[in-house]
Amino acid sequence: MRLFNTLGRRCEVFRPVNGEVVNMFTCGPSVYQKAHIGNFRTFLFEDILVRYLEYAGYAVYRGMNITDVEDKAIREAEMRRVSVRKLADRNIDEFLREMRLLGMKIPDYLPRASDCVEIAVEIIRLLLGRGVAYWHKGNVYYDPLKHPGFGKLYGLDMSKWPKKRVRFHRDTYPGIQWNRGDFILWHGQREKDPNSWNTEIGWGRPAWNIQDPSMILHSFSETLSLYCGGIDNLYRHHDYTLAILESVRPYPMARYWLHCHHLYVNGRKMSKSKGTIYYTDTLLGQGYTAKEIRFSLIYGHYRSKLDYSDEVMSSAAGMLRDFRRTVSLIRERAGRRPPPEGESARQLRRIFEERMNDDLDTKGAFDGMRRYCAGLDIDALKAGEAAGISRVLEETDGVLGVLY
RNA sequence: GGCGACGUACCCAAGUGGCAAGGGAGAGGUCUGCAAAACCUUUAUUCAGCGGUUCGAAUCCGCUCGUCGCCUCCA
Repeated sequence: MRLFNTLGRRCEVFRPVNGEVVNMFTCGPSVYQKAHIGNFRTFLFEDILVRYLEYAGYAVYRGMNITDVEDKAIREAEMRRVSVRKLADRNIDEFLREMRLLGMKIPDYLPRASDCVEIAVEIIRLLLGRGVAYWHKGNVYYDPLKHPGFGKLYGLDMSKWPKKRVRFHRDTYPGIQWNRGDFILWHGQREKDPNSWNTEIGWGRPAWNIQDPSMILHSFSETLSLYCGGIDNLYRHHDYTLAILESVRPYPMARYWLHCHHLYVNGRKMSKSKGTIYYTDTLLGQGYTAKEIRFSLIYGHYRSKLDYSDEVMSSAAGMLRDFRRTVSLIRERAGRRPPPEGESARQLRRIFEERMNDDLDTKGAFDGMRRYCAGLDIDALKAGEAAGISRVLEETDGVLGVLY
């Protein structure tokens, strides 16, 4: 199995860090608002990855962070006149419901940033102790120049880093694509501020970029085999996360970094202000099934942008319906005998695995299998042969999750 | 303006050096026949344009044009 590793920018054969279990961590949702189908595209890509690893015989342990405390959540909660905790609770419930609806496995470890504040504080103390981080006006900042190799994921040229101290103190940063300067780790706050914790380093809350390290540190004590997330987080967030974690642990944070590209709508990026945000509800309301929605979001390579439109959706749904019809004809033909895998079944499996092993080409896998099945003379199939094909379809659909 | 991605039929899209997958829509047909569904057939001498490399290019190189993205928040 080959995967495109953002760290190094090339396809590499996947070899997990240990032989027992593939430990992976995926960048989870910010739960200040409802997740849209673009968010779900990324989570679906990760779901396919988990399922395919399991199909290939690996045991997988997946963690996914939930960002529940940050500037945006605080603002949103104020606007809605609810507590940040309550706002997050509601959105998390809804998020998990939709994950299940779209046939996604729920990650094994689903920490909330607000539950890992103690660990964040511990990391900050370590960083302060090592001189990588420092106090400034009640906040704690991280100095990338103190960390050799900073920016290796994105490929930053650190010789262009400003010599003069520049600090970025918001959770998300204004400016050019890369903020060249020190980033915030800890927002010092007034005593008893509602979104503040009383900790060993005083009252405050952890900044966005230290949340993932704290949640990872909580339950993983070795290099992660895989780290995944949306492409947008490659530019700052993931290099920050990596630098923090590698400043406190003597081994690499993750071996393979995978980034999923974005979903567009009608050739444009989804935009709240233009009203082009689509939710699963939007599509369910148009009469599409959850399987059809899942399918339309995985039908495209994860490293390419995927364009959504009404036309694409209806055409994808039609294609899926068509294949499902073929699949049920094959199943009818099969009867109930559980046979050994025949030549045609083996060939179908080969098509699936060959495409999936090539950097998770779900679209190619689906197309290949659909074409192969469409080329079968189903009426001429022996019951045993049909049963073998049917079994492969069921097993591979344990990964794709759109047929049954 | 800086950086980046992309441009394949009416639409979506695979293909990354050796005869241009597939789907949707359209057209024609079969079966029904009030319709629908289903099935079959058909739709790019050509890959944005122009040059170059090569026995051979949609695929590699250069330029031009066009679209989109990031540099605001974002999976």
